[in-house]
Amino acid sequence: MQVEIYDTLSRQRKPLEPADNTVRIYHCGMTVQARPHVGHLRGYIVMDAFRRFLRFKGYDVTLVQNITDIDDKVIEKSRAEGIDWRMLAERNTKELLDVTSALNVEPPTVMPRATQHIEEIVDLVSRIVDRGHAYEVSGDVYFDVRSYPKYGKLSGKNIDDLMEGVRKDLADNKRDPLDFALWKAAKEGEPYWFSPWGKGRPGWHIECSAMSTLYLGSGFDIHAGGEDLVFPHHENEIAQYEAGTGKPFAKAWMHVEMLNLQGEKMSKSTGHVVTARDVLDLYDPNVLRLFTLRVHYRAQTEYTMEGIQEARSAWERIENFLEAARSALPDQSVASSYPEFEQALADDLNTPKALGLVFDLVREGNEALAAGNTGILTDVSARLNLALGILGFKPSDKRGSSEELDKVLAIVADFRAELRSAKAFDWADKLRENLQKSGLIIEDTKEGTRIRFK
RNA sequence: GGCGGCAUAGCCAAGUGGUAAGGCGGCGGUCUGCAAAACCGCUAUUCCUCGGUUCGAAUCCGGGUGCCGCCUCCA
Repeated sequence: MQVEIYDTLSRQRKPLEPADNTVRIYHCGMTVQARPHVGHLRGYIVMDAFRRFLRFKGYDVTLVQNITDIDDKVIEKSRAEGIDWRMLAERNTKELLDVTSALNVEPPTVMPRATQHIEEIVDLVSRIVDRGHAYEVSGDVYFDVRSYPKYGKLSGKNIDDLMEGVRKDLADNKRDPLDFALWKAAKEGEPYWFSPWGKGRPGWHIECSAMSTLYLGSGFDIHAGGEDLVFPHHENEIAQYEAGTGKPFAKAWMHVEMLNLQGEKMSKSTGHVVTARDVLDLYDPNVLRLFTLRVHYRAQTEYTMEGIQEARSAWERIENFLEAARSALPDQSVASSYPEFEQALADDLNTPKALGLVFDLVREGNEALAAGNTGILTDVSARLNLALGILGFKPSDKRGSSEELDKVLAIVADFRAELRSAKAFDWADKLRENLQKSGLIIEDTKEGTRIRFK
């Protein structure tokens, strides 16, 4: 089956057709001016599932994900905190790596930092200048928007409409208010690198054009990122690269919609956020993954406690089955295909539909478990293992694997069973209550008393 | 003001022409000493509204209404 993804540029679904067996993807990462929040994680989780699916379909995937570690805000915030800008950038980068790792998001193939690619950036800016699409004014270099007729093709905007809402002040050096900076001259005390235009630093959009094509070549398969980057960030990336080189930039554009908070977009610049750390301190990473994947990536959705709680209950349903299946069927396997499930993901990464199938499997599996039908249970478990793996879930065996603990738990379970057969229900219930306070659930099943971790 | 998107049960959410997936919650039942887990049944004759196209529309077209995003740093 053909994998299709909705392409923002052509405004239609497009089959994925890499030139060779490798799918080349550039995913706009963070500008590390602030701590990562749950909104960021949505994009990372979606891309992680997509990448795992592509690999399952037999593709190699090269995923490049940038860290933009220098820009106005990085400088500004480090000053406000009274620390070196590099320290701020490094701290936020590390936090991003920590939370994504905790979420079982695979690291990108390459994670280029803007500050480590100044040479490529300067080179690209020079080419743009040479081709007459950019100009220098006292150390700043601006892209000449009017020189590129296709400007606006990604976001569907036209230059004259944009002029209406443009802010007129600030950019005194620009010839046209819509022009944007490719290179910024360093003011006193600001970090700088040497360039043909003097000491300065890259503008905000240029690093992505330079680094994506450095690692993926021009005309790479997919450029991905948050919906809020469509304009101006991605629009500018296309304009500067294509105007500067005459070569095509990215073949398709994939945008992940916003995660809102109380009806508004989560945004680090306004502090209207829930940090990634806060959520992961409270919930199993799988819960956040389920919360994310239960909504299609191109639909806006709301971050709420109710939503997270719902995802938690749903995840527990999956885990309960997994645990029961594991004890009934110690030798688990992973299916090699599950066509219906694959079809759902091939269809513009329809994870909600795919999850629907997951829950169908859970019900079938529970039925098989109750009926003692090992054949069906084996088949269902294998398909479920495949599906959960592709979506990037990592069920944890919460029970510590120490033999000592197992022995103690077995003794406790037996004790509860004995109390019950002696009709000492008060004591049996007291035991259950106390264990529950420590996060241990006692279940009296036909096969005997079991203890599981919540 | 310009551009784009969305409106499906109490809540979340799939479904782009053939007669409403799935999850959470609730109610009733089975099992249980009681629970928990699980299973079974019920919980949208209907998809914001009005009109149109069609044998047939949640799905296509047009008019309303409401919400969100972008147009400024943002995933």
